[in-house]
Amino acid sequence: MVRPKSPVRLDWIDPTVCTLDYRLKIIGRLPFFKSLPAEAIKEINLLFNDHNFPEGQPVYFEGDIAQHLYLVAMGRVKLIRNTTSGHEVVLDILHGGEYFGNLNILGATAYNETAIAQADCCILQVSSQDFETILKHHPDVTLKVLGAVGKRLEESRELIKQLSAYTVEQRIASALLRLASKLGEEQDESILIQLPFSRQDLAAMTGATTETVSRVMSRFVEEDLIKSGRKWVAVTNHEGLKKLIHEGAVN
Amino acid sequence: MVRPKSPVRLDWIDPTVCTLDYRLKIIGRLPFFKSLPAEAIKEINLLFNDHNFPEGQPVYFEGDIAQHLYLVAMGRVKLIRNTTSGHEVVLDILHGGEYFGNLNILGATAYNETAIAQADCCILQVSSQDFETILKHHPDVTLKVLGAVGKRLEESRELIKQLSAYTVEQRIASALLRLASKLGEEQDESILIQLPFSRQDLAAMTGATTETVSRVMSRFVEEDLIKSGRKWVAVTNHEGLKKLIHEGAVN
DNA sequence: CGACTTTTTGAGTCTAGTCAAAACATGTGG
DNA sequence: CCACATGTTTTGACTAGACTCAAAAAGTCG
Repeated sequence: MVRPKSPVRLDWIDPTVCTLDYRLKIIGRLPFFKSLPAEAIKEINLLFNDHNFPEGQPVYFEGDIAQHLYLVAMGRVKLIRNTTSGHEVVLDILHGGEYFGNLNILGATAYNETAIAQADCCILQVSSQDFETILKHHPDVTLKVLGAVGKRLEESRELIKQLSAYTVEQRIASALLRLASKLGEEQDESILIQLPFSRQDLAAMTGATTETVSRVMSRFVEEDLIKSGRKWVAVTNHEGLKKLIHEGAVN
Repeated sequence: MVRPKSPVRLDWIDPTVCTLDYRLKIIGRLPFFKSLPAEAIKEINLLFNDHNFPEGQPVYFEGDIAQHLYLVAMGRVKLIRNTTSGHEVVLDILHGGEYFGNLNILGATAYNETAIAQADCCILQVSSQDFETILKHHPDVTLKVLGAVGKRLEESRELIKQLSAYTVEQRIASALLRLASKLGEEQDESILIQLPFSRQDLAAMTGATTETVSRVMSRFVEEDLIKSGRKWVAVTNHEGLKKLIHEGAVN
């Protein structure tokens, strides 16, 4: 079968791009700060630093002293946890506009997950103290943050349900739909997931093994539910995957 | 073998007990409000209603229009989700002082889980609007709420890791230790979990079947890790369970 | 073109699920 | 207080979905 090379194309990250001015735009568009007056955003902007991370580079490790809150400006970040046996579990995949790191609310002293650039990233950084100051000055932002955390809690609980009750096949179908709705991009007849991710990554998202994921994905390709190659996936039959999740089979 | 009848004894819930005065004490001790002056607590108290729920009675269902925030004053509440196939998944078990229901932050319109009294309860209720007013007037409370939600997110992610990577045996051991540390009460040589819960409940907490849970629990009893009867469990060898979680076996 | 990583495939095994039935506990009403 | 009805727990035999280990095939990059 013809297997095209990866069609995934993320916005190119230019190290010089995250200038003070450019960041002003990015920060102003973040869900947390969108509603603030330009003045306030300008002030807030001064508290942030920016950093570029190439694909695969860690931002911080589980257990590190937690001193910063991060905002993804561009690229993709994955949050993972490692089990004692070295097994990797993906908790979340973040894209532009999402936060990670320390909210410094509980006085947490260490990160409880590892953050790794899944694709080249530009990441904004602010110290926990400075962020706390922002929250104190802008109660609206606090409510937005509360909303964002609440949404993640809801997503986590959905995942818990799926891990508890679904088969591997259903979990993979669900993960693909989730990624497609978050990072999908229309491409003629299909939705290309704009994220470079391997069978192993997908296994770590669904609590399965690489081999099982490979087998299931081959079946999906055979049934024309998806197209896939090395480190990329496009959903071609959204409804088919949905049906499979709810009824356990394509027919 | 001799199997004593359930030693679980929760504080008896008297319907007349949740008077305005008594509630004042309870609300004042809640993590959210503890730091507020007596004056403010008195005002807040007026916004709450109390309700008693006998064991097994639902407080609300997944999908219901979400109009209230609840606080557990006494008793135990379980938060569950049902899969399309009727399968029940336990997301959390709450005891006195914990919140559930609608935080009305994202403008959520429906509850995304079902809440059921796992033991007789006295539950305080406040409308989402009133709670929002409280948050607006007391930024400190907002930060406390943010902390509480953040803690739940962290717990959910730990559960995700466990469901992804642990065996059923490890998940059961972990669930028992979690319950013991949250609801445990020292009883001579063991820690009695002050919660009436069946094998089926434990199955819904760990993503396993009743039969498998029963088999694993029997093994635990045999290995003197726990004592158990109908709807109750006491942990007798904390270290043994811990070891089992991290190393996969008791020896 | 190699060297490397990722993906696929195969064969065998085992954990946990399914289905069915018995044993046990608890509370009720006669 | 006993016998029965009901819900819970245990046990057994069988099955199947997913894992393990191993090796080959296919893509990607310098």
